[in-house]
Amino acid sequence: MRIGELSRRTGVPTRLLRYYEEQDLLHPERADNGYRSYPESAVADVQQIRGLLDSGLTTEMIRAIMPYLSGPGVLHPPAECVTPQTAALLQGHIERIQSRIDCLSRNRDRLSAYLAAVRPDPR
Amino acid sequence: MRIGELSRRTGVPTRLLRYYEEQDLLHPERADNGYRSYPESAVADVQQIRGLLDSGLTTEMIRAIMPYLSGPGVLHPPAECVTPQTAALLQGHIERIQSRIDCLSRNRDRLSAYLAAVRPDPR
DNA sequence: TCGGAGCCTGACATCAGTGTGAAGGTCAAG
DNA sequence: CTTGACCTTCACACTGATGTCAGGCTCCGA
Repeated sequence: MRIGELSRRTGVPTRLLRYYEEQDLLHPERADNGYRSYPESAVADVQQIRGLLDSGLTTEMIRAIMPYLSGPGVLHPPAECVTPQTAALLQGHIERIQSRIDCLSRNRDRLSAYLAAVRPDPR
Repeated sequence: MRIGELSRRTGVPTRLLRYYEEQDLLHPERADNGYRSYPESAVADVQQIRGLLDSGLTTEMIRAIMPYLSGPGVLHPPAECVTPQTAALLQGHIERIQSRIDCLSRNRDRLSAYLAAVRPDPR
C-alpha cells in the first residue's frame, strides 16, 4: 500500500510516516516510480509506534526495542543472534519502562484516591 | 533553602528549577535580596516533577495534576472547590495515564517474554 | 493531451525541554 | 575593601517531534 492509504488507515500524517522511516522505524519498499510501498503489517507497526511515542518513549528507544516487539509468532532475531550485551541492553530498557510504569501507577493511584475522596458518590 | 542547595539535593540543574517555576510547577518565595527561597518540601516536589517528566508527561499535564498529587495528609483543594468540570478533567488525565500504563505494560511483557525465550537459563 | 490527485525531496518553522554564557547584584570570609 | 561563591535576569542555541509549504514527478481519468 502507498503512503496515503497508510496515513488514512492509521490517522498518522504522511509527514510522520516519512519521519519514522528516516528514524529507521519503518522500512517500506520502493516501487519503480519511487513511491513507498508498505506491507499490510505496517498498519499495526505504525499503531505500535504511535502508542509508544504517546507513552513518552523516544524514537531512539523505540528503534532499540521494535525488533523484539512484534506479536508472538512473527520473526524475531533468533537466540543465536542475541549476544549477552544485547540481552543486557534489553534488560536495561525493560527496567526503564518498568520505572515509568511504577511512577505513572503511583500517581494514577493518588489521583484516583483524591477523586474518590472528593466525590464519594458520583450519581 | 536557596536554589543551589535544592539543585545539589535533587541533582537537577538550577536552570531547570527556574524553568519549572516559569512553567508554574514550583512557587518559591523571594528573600529581600531577590533570591529564591524554597521550603523543605520542594525537594520532594522536584523529584516528583522529574519522575513525571521522565515518564513522558508534559509540564502542562504535570501542572494540571500536581495540586492533587502531594502525599496524603497534605493540603489539597477541598471537595467544595472541585467542580464537576474539574473532576471530569481529572478523570480524563487518569485515563490518559492509564492508557500509557497499559501500552508500556504490554510492551514490557513482550520484551520480557522474548528475553526469557531467548536465554532461558542465564547463569 | 490536459488536469488533478497523489507522490517525491528539501527546507524552514514551531514547541517543549535543556544547555550555556553574559552582565551584573549580594554576601561572607580573608 | 576585595575576592570568590552564589544569586539575579536575559538571551541565544540545540534536540526531538511535528507542521507546513514549495517545486517537481507520476499516473489516471475526462
